Amino acid sequence: MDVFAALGDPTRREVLRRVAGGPTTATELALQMPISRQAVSKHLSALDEAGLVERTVSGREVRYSLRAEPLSDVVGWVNEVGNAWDQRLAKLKSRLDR
Amino acid sequence: MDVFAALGDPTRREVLRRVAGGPTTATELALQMPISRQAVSKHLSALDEAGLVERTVSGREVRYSLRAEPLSDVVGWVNEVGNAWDQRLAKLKSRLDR
DNA sequence: CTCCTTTGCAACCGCTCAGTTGCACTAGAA
DNA sequence: TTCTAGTGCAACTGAGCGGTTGCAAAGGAG
Repeated sequence: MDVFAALGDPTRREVLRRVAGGPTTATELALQMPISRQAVSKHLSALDEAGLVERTVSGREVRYSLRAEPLSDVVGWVNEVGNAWDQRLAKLKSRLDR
Repeated sequence: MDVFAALGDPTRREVLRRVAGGPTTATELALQMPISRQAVSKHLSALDEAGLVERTVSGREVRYSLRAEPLSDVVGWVNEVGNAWDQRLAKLKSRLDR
């Protein structure tokens, strides 16, 4: 699953937000949220696949922490599209000025 | 459909990217892409619902143009999560320095 | 008016996805 | 070793989504 798709689900964004508050486990997150541990685990797997989260096995528990790098890809894409649009507006404006 | 979900689908991102290159219609886009006009139209409806696109009826054709404002929400959310993480790292670092 | 083009609406199909439940496995505690 | 807590795996369900097809409606061109 790519980064955009991973951020597409609201619950998954909430999970990522909580992970950003500090490394946690699926069980801990499930206690704070109205879904089962398995559901949280699936979301964490998706986030892991997207590279947004890092697994750290510590004994019998798995701790997840944020990996912020892929988020810059999102900002990059948004800027790309936004800039294309702005440049188009600028061109249109200069044409109108002539 | 919210902005994140709207950007979740690759085809829809491609549609938005092309719209950013200049206002177009569903029919024009369908000619450049390997999907039907109806599929493009559905994507444009989703983008419209997310506020990412503006409908302009001109006679019997409907022209879509980019609305970049909601994109700032995306960047805002990403920064929010990223900053929370960075601050946590900074706190951790200062604690280690002490 | 007549024909063609562009669009919208609705039904349908296939697939993916979010979520739950049940079970097996493993590592730490007593 | 025995019990318990934390995960993972697999199957299942329901719903939503991407995409197609068919048809009706409405505006422009002749």
